[in-house]
Amino acid sequence: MLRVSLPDGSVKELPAGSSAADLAAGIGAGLARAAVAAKVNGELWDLNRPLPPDADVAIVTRGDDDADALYALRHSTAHVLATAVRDLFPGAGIGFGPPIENGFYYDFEVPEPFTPEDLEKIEARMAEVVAEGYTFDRREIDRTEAEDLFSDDPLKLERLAEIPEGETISTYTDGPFTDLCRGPHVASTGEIRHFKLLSGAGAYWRGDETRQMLQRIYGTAFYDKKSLSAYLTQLEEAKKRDHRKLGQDLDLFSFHEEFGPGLVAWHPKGARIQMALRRWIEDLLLKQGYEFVYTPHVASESLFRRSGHLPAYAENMYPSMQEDGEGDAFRVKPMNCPGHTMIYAARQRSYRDLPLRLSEIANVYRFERSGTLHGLLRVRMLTMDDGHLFCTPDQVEDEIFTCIDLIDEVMGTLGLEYRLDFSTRPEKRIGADEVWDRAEADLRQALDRVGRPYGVDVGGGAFYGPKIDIKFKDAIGREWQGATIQLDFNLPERFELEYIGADNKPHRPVMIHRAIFGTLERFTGFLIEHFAGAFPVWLAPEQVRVLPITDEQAEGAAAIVSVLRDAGVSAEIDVRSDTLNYRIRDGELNKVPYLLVVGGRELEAGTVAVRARGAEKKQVVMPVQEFADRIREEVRARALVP
RNA sequence: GCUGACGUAGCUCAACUGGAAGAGCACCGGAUUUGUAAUCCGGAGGUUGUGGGUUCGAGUCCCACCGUCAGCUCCA
Repeated sequence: MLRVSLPDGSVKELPAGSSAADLAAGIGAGLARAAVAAKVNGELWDLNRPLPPDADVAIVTRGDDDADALYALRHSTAHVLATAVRDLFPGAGIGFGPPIENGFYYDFEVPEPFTPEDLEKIEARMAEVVAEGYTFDRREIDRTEAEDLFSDDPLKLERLAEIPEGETISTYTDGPFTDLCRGPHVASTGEIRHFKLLSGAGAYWRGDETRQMLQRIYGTAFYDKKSLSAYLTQLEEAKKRDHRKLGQDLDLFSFHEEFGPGLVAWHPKGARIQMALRRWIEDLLLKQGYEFVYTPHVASESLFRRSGHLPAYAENMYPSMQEDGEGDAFRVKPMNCPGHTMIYAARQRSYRDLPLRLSEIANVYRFERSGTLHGLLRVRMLTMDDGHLFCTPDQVEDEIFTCIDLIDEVMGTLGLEYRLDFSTRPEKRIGADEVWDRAEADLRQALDRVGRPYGVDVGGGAFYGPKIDIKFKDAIGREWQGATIQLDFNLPERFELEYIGADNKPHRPVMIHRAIFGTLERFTGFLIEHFAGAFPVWLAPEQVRVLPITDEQAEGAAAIVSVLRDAGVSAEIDVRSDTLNYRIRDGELNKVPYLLVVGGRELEAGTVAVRARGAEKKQVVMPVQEFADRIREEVRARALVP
């Protein structure tokens, strides 16, 4: 007999060798039908795998809102994909095929990349495998048997060799295909009804760019047809929000071969958004006691040698510039930190001066690898809302809290949720391990005091120190990387920064590097996609457009524009001889927050007919001054309207 | 940087197997003066990403380069 504890606290006894499927059947026929897997002592198990003698067991039921159920389904779908590929491309090498956030992928070693037609054929073959309803059969085997089984699969053998001695080696078979796999899987391929292959692309074996490239196929799967179509619709929605497309349509920015890749030209409307963001963050920083500085865009290489950027960061820096026979070569700055240490070191500092908070909203240039560039999200000239906090070791925690406060303020205003990631020392770094030990411990301690849950990104730190990364969620649930807080004991050391303590002796300050938006480029790209181009009025480049109904109201409309501009509102007039309908449509398509329709009635009464974006015919008529006051207040409060 | 796909007017896209570069929108001109999501007529606009090559003939085929896109790697 074996005893299992159920989530409701009850205990059930079952004959030895019983599986979770048996358990579910014992509880009820409905549960048995809905069951797809089981959580056994917190681990996801196959439904039909014999249970251990004493275990906490929860039945995982079919459903697209259950991460475990989806995990098993997608993992199984990946196997079905491999089954189909092996069938259609008999010599294909088999890499990894895990479930991922919104689906799954599988990597194959094939001589030619898969074409879109191949994907169609594979998907059709998968449908046949599904129709066969093969069961997923788990087997636990020993190493020699496994080596024998996968003797023709070098990638699997490599993986096999990494499984530690003593750990269970299991395989799963669905019809003609057997894979080295930990599981779990759904009971049979028949469980997989709603799936789709999405794309194919190259991917390095083990994610290592020195290894061979495999061909990866991405796909997704759901239990419910509606979930699948909702997901596909969401992909379409994401495409519609693409900031590169909206940036073009809304005339915000452009890229040009003449500039080179990754270099943005901000058009007037895009520049207005930049201004709004810049003024906002500058106000917040001033309130927090920051001081603003400016440092040169190019600097002698000796500066970057001393900071450690050369060579630790050299591959991301533009090449050196040297004038014939003229001393040291120069570099364009990829970061502001070395420059800010100069300002710190320009005079003797007292502990009374600390914390010293310096900020520079500055353009820096990074030579990003061409394949990584992506619209505004990855560029080669970036505008950081950069800041460096110089403080005593005792002040580190408080200073990190000031950064978190800023982030809360910014995220709160935008109505965004965020989460934190703790990133530890990377392989390529400067400084002794003991220094890193301390920096990581200190940062972690501060993070624990913040009291929010956080993830850990091992090896994700900056080359000079560990960091906290802020990931926020947009309107359609995607995560973005923006703010970052980095703790640095290395640069103060390298630049021999000091302050005189209360003991009248020199001490080394600690440096915190931080950015709240991250970069204005990426943050703007994020905002465009988050708002789908329909910016709240305080961010909108054109806040109001006044539409006189006929030429007769043109003068009166122009006067209204003047009133609004005097109130600090960015207002335009549309006096084109097109119909009112045409101009309203144009205003809506340009996502102008407020369209003011002005006809004879309004001019006579001193009012405007306010058509708020998206409100269609629910417009209100109000006196010009009232509208001006209202919009001014909305802008002041950075309200998320209209 | 790597693998693959792609590059035709400002934008979105046509142009059968190589056989006279086209449409809609945007833009310009004219008419129209409009009450809540596209008024009508006309016009201009392209050395088909760049440079080579094959061919009687190249947007179409081949090569190189540039750029874009997807993914990998990297990252604000």
